[in-house]
Amino acid sequence: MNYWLIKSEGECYSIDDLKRDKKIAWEGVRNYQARNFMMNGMHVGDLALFHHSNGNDKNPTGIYGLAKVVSKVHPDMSAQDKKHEHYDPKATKEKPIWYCVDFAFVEKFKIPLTLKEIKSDDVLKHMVVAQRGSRLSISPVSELQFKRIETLL
DNA sequence: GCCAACGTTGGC
DNA sequence: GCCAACGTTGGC
Repeated sequence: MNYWLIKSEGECYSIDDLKRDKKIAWEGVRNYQARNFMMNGMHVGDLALFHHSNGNDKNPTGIYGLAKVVSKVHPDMSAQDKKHEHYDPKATKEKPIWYCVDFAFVEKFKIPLTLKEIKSDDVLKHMVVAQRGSRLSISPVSELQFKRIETLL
């Protein structure tokens, strides 16, 4: 069982959108490090903290809820779709290059755990998302960090 | 809206 | 294979 953190701009795709959709293919990741976590590290049943980036005063940047991996890794078809925002001309049916997993909604936190709170916590300040300049959209979370968050909710 | 930090591209 | 230039991310 592994734990993860997945980032999305709240205004682009939020935890509320996932709650509505119940399940979503996490398409559009075009970073090899993030892709490799999905290809090699994720297993069905893993839990992922759902983080909103690019927040504002009303909706601060932070962790808003929980999602769960519900599929094995599969080709990201949006890379082969010319009309898609994240189309990659190098991706083909034979060599899809980009892959993704499906996430299902688990829960929305009553109150989000803001990045400010994460950075001020002795355990959580070591999370990848709390590091200066961190742009990784998918990152591993340690069991210690995950349990710590559970106690703060 | 600013801008630092980052990943990627492409010329050499 | 280096590295400057570029486009993007994301906190503030």
